[in-house]
Amino acid sequence: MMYSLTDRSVSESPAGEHHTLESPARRKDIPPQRRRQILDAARELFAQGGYHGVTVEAIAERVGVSKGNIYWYFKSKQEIFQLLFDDIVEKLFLPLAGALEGEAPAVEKLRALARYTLDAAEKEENVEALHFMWQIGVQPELHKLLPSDYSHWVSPFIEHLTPLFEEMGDATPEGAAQLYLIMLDACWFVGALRPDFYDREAIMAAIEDKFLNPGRRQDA
Amino acid sequence: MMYSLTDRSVSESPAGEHHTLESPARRKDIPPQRRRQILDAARELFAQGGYHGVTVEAIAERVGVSKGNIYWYFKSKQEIFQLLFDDIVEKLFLPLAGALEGEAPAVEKLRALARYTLDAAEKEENVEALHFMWQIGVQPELHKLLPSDYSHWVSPFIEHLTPLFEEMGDATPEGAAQLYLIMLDACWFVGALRPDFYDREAIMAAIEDKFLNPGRRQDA
Amino acid sequence: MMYSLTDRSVSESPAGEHHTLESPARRKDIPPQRRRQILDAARELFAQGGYHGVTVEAIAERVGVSKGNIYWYFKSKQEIFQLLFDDIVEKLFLPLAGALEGEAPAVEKLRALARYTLDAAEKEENVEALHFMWQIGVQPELHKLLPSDYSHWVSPFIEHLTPLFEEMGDATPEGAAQLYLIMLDACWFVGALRPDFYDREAIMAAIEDKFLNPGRRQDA
Amino acid sequence: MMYSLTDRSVSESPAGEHHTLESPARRKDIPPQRRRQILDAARELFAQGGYHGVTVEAIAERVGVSKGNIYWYFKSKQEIFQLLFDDIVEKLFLPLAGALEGEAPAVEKLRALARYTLDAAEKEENVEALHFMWQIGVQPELHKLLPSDYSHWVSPFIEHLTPLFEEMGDATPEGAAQLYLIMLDACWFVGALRPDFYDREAIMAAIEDKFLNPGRRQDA
DNA sequence: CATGAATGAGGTTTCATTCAT
DNA sequence: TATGAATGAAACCTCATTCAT
Repeated sequence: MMYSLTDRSVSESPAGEHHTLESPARRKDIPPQRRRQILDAARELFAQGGYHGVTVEAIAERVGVSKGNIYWYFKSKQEIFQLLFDDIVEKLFLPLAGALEGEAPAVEKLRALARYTLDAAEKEENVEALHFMWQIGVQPELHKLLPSDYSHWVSPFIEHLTPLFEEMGDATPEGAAQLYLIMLDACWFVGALRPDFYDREAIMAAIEDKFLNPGRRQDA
Repeated sequence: MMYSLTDRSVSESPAGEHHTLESPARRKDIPPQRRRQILDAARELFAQGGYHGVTVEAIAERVGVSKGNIYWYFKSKQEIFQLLFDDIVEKLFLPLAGALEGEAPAVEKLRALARYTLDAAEKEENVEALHFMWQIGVQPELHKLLPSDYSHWVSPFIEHLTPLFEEMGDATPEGAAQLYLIMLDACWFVGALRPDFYDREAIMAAIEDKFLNPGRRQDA
Repeated sequence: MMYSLTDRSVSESPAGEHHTLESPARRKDIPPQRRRQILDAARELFAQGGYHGVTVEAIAERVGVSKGNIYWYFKSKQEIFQLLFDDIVEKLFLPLAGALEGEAPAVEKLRALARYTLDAAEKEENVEALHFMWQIGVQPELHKLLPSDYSHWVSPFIEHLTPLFEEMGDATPEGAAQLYLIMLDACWFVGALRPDFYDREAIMAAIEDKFLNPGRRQDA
Repeated sequence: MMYSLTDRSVSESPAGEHHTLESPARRKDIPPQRRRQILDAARELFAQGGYHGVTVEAIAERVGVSKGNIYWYFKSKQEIFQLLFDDIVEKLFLPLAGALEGEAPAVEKLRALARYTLDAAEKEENVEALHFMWQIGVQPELHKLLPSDYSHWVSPFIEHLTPLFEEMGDATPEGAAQLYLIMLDACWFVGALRPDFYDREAIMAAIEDKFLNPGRRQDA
């Protein structure tokens, strides 16, 4: 079975109802600006310290409100965490999946995927988000806190990539697909955590040379 | 400046004395069996839940001893964490660095590095260790708990790899070095966290094809 | 060197910042009522059981609040102890020192000192405070917990008293000064700990007769 | 009612049986040298840190034995404390009481009492013992741990002293008696805790001058 | 006698959460 | 909305005591 990559089914969580970022359950809606501030602060802190390493007090302090106030906007620390997760999936993962759809030739799709990934890794605003996601990827215990199945979001990609490498005449299409994904994944990681030895141009060139240069075999 | 990769300077920690795994402060040594049990249980749990997600009580329970007994063998939760870190660095990172030393040709060294990495990723016993290390990589806050500087162990590799790709006549040696490292790093990650879509042979074949096949350029 | 007896330098503690009784770090100020209750309860208990003999739980119980709530008002058990110490020094020791200043004749100063001391020993509210201070005087280990040097508060007195006895023409001024101080000290002790055999009038009469009766020598 | 000062009824404690210092219950008896070492170490430590401020581990460490071994010689920390109390009462308080018995004139008895007290305050070996006793005097909570009633040992003195001052023709015999006792008490305190401003000769001279010089009135 | 090991109660402190105002 | 205050569970750690060897 092959999942659609852009099918948005996060919200039908088995863990029960949880709200979108912008429309709280208990409130009218117009000035939920404070809501955003809290979520932003929480993302920053979670990215650095992990779920258990961050206290509600710390989030409140960073926003500049009282601890109690947090609970007017969100019903628990866990809910904040879930909302952030969903938000990031939507903003970061879904567009990425979009790069693979459409009618472009395989090499273009793969190139677009790489470009999108490397671009995202560099944007200041994404660094925290990526950090955040790695926390979750790395701590299976946290999956219990999440509204949707984490692996649900990663698995499908591999199935989409293999045919593309086949189409390109790659000698080892399945391995290439895995490696490609792993590599892009890791580029995010490295871009986020160790920007000092992350050189976008050099890496993109290497990717072009090693994965996206269909000519090299023809030259032989 | 280029660090030696096998220089074992972890123990000269700025955080002060901490003991090696086998010669604790309070124990003579003959049956350090219980000690091992505790460390093993702790590694398992830390790998799943992260430092803050694991309680000393949980560790004790898994070993089947009382909470207080843990403190007979270790002076704090943090000490356990540090000892595990050092142990893993020694058992996993140092041998990896060893693969790059000696007089073999560049391609052999790079192949050895990849083989060692992929092998390690598969060994059941390493999975937890890798999990554990990613926790730390991903939570900068935890670095404060560690006896030695975390980045100290990762940075030097990049400097060692570039000349090897140059020696191989690679078109983009620096980018290749970065990519190679990132990719192997990520193989560990994927092997540990998502063994379901980790196919060692396919990946190794792709690596051979894309990074270690010097012939393709000569053919052109 | 002779310290000024009323120089208030307690707060410039080497142990770092700690707040006065009335202006804590976390509290605005209006109803510091609970704060006072806690401090009062703590003083009572410390006076009976000593620092290590009293648990935070016990303090909370006596006030009728939860253990956790104590930590909303104070950051640690030790801080409570320090604040009590400072408070008592200010309320009990400093006024005592004040009795020795000014231009009155020696005999008046000494009499005032004795009166103040005996009065203080009788006031119900001071009993605990004196108890409290003796705990500290008697347990050198506790000095480490204190914000200022304990002996700093006692030593200077002796130097102030000797000249007064000289001025009175006492036959053994230095011994008298020591004895006088020791005696008053002990009056506090006895008044606090063994009120059953503490007779203020009898003692004051004896003090007048033995220390403050300059006429007896002139009669000779 | 007037207690006899030398009546040795400590051991008939209401708290139940407890053994003398030299003859343990569970052991033959010959080499209870280790017992002494433990008691000595305990006294030293208790004198500094109070009952609750000292751990059995600390006592064991100072003696150089294992914690468990302490429990071969004594059945509990409390028992050690009790034994030390009894020992000190016997060695320090009882001889003091002895000074008041016999047929000597009042002034000689009072002088002997003062001499004994001041001597005891100076002997190195008594400093800890006095420290120890003050701990107890100052922490009413500890009285519960003791085998006999603490006040039992102090109260009788006052009744013995008043007649002596009467016999001397003192103007305020009861006050004098109280003050005398208080003062000597405090001399111990000061001698033990603040030896720096304790000058035995000066104090003894002042005592002679103020309390024991019956001639001054005759001079008048 | 002596020790290393183990236990469990209890100590200090933290923290998610609630609630009155 | 927002806060200060309060709670109670649970976290880390200590320590008196026991026990097998």
